[in-house]
Amino acid sequence: MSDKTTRDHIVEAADQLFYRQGYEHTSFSDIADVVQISRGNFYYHFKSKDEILDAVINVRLTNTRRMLEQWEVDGKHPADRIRSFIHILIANRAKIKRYGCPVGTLCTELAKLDHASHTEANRLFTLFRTWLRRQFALLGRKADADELAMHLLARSQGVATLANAFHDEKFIKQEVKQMLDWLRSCTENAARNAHDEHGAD
Amino acid sequence: MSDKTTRDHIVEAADQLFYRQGYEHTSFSDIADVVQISRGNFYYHFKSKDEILDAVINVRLTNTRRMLEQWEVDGKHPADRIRSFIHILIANRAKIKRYGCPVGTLCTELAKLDHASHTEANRLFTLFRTWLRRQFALLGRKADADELAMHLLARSQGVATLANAFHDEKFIKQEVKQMLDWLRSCTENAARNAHDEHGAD
DNA sequence: GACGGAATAGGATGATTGTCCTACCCTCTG
DNA sequence: CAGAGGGTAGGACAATCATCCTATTCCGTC
Repeated sequence: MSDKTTRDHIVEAADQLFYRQGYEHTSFSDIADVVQISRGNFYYHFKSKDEILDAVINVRLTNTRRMLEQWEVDGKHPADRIRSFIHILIANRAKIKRYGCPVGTLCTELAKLDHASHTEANRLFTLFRTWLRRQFALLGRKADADELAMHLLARSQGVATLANAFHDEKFIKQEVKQMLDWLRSCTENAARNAHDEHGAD
Repeated sequence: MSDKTTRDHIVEAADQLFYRQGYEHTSFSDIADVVQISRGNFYYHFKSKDEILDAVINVRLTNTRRMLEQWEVDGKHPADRIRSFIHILIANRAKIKRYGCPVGTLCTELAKLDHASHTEANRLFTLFRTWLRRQFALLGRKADADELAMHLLARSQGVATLANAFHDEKFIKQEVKQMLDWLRSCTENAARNAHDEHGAD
């Protein structure tokens, strides 16, 4: 806690501000105000604003990776793990309502800015995508695992975008319920498919 | 065509640039370069950059309204009209891949900027929402018409966001197919519900 | 052809931006 | 106590931004 370096504080503050205000709209002064540091002194820790962005993306990548790994420890059944993913929408619903999805909004902004780190930011999406794909494959949906992963990812993005636009938390809960139903039907299909395959052999 | 005023040209160029680069990242110089007009001369036509944004939003609102009305003329059956909506994703897939959804990305950006016109931009979403709600109601799904409208809107948003992030047009087609299947199941449910209600009376 | 107002050009302005520079202040080590 | 070096403060810098101002051009009317 107290052994956090100034660099860590900068990254942490930037992370929050990039999420709430967007990357471009966040200035060094904004970050300086939060960290209580001189504006010109950033350059002892970072060579440029872009480098702060890269640090923020890396922190998010690390945290996300850790979270996904933890879910694989916690949930024995892949369906439980996927439910953990869906549940992010519920857990973060207040922030999503105010600022949207941290991953989606960042990637969208960087795409519009044609920013060099756009590729790096997209790795956050890829992280979720490959993880979900693995879970669906374990669920017995090996053939269309990636399709299902992308589908779920897209629905989460859509829910976040609209919850943010309409300032509506209830919509999140409503859609989450449907996503859980959909997941259930996925596992049923998987079970039936597995059974059919077995019977055909 | 040729009777377009300078003002129209400014709005048109701003519309394109706001979509491709985002509102904040688009400067007066950018627009001036496209319209071939002096930078300082904008203020004869608009009081501020915000006023250009409002003009752009109003143009989009008008065009969208016109499009939706046209669909109600073209498609006699509400399901056909909803299919027209879904088909936007196909028709605009190249642009969506590059720049995302014009409505979603603008609303997301203005939300982060805490911009005054955020409310105005959201009316674009509301336009689609109420139109879709009406179509679903006509389809016999009066009770959950708004829920279905929001669901379809969210899925479209998610598709656009991911297609943009992953630069993937095929994903759009893939999801559109699923959305059409989903729509079909909606009408079947509606028919069954109507039948049940009738039978219960 | 002269006038007037609409439309435009292009530079000035002040604020803000990311970036850089240099002087300072701690806190160790010898 | 002297020196060194990591860390910091705060101003200077050029660039860019939205905005404003004024001189000029265009065009229709008398």
